[in-house]
Amino acid sequence: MRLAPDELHRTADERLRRDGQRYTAGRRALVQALGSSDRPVTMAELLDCADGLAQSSAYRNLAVLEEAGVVHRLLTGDDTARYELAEDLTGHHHHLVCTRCGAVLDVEVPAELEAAIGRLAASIGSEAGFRVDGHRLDLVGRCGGCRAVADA
Amino acid sequence: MRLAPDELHRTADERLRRDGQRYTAGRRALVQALGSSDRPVTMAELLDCADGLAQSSAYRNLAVLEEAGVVHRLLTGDDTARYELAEDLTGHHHHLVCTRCGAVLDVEVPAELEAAIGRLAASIGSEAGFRVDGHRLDLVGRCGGCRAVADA
DNA sequence: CTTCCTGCAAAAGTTTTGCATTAAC
DNA sequence: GTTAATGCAAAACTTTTGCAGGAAG
Repeated sequence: MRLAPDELHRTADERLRRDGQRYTAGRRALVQALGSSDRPVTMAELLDCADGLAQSSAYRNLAVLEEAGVVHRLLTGDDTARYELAEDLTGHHHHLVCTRCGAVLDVEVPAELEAAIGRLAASIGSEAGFRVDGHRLDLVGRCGGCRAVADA
Repeated sequence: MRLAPDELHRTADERLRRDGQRYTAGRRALVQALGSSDRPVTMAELLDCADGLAQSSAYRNLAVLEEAGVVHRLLTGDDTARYELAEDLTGHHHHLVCTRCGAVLDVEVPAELEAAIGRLAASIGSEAGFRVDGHRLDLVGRCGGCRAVADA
């Protein structure tokens, strides 16, 4: 499920307005960059695309976009945050994470497994007094380029 | 699967020695603290237990312990790392994560689901050129205390 | 007596904030 | 006009590192 670009921008605009926020050029550039990537991207990558946008504005805008439900921030282990579009804009998916170089790839898993995880989440959550709203599944290992490389 | 405390310390000692490292009082205190918690703990919590240990030493020791395969460092979303014993010392498990207060709880999931995830990981990994070594599953939501609280 | 560990203080890296200016509506 | 967004610089925060002294084997 990938939205058409204009659909994406229209939705982002809508959700920001709902929060009393404006869909400015800088925000548009961030959404554009996120929408054209097939994996979560780092701040450095975003700043390359969102030409001229100050880093502080990028952080602020990403926070606003996350608050509005357009963007999702994630930590995958290499201590630098990555950003992707919110799940309802990209479709539910999970991540392959390389423990050596930090690369992150999107993957989809069979609906059947998703359903099993969902059922589990509900039952485990209620046992622990949690209201479970979702889940994250990361498959961690070594990417193609890092498979051959020794560690130390 | 929870090791007896003496078994735990013996194993930690062994693994450090294998790396040419010593199992000092400070390291022992960290392992002790991790071993007596039923969930991943933050640096602040560790420093409370490991009485008098300098923060820099704690970070260094945790890195050494991770390298030796005794400790595992994880990021759950609230930007401060948490630490737990390595999986083979605690048993494979996953986490319930509260998106409001950051609380993290250990949970175990049925072997059947683990097996399904494992099979999936292998097949998805090979498709993407990854060698998948393991997986993380976080169930995210609101803990008991935060369920009632409104957001803004 | 050699190697490793420790604490302190300083540095590094990422993310956040204050403030004056500019742009959106 | 009024409110919100931007850029810059400075601050905050977590984590890492340099170095001199101390402990372990």
